Amino acid sequence: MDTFFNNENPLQIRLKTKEFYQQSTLELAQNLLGCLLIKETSEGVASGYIVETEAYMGPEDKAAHSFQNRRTKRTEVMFGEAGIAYTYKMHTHCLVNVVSGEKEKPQAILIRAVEPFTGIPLMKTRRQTTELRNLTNGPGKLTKALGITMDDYGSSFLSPPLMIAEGYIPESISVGKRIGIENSGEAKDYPLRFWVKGNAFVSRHQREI
DNA sequence: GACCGGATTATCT
DNA sequence: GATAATCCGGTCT
Repeated sequence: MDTFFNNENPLQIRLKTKEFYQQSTLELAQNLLGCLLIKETSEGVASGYIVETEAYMGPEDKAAHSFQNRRTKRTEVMFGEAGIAYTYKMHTHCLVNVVSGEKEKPQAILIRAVEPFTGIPLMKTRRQTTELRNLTNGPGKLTKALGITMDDYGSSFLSPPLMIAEGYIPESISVGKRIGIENSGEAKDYPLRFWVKGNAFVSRHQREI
């Protein structure tokens, strides 16, 4: 058991170990649901339960940055070991993925939404809103709320400042198409989006498949 | 629904 | 060096 301090409140957590990240990308995308995503900064600690993920399957997945093994400075960490953070910028926003798959298999899981847990006042300040539901219900929103930036590129989730810990086991998981990849041919219909059924912090409502 | 900001990259010239 | 495209969010209609 590790202890991290969020101002006055000690946060007791059990970090996920290296072995957790070595399961298949499809399993990991579902097993990340309910886990706690934590970020420590000089401003304090903020954390939330992961409630929505998307799997990006690498060379064969036209929607993935690593499609056809495209290997650049940006995609490089995806070719490394599982359990590392792949952050990238899209327009004005930073998005965070969990690298998965074996070495040289550039797969990753996008964290699309979390449910706020600790550090909620800090998240409200960062997001400039007091509406709880609007703090972390999208991939760009949660990085801003938790303070995840391009500085976290290549950082391991096994140790501070960016961590994933045990949370809860979701009662039921829903499956659907991924979001925002309309120009990715047949890949746009792959059932690679997973969310905690009925959770209010999921980014968009969508039919299950 | 549409528009646009604006970082980053790939693909041109 | 220019341009188009992008795993998005805020704002408008």
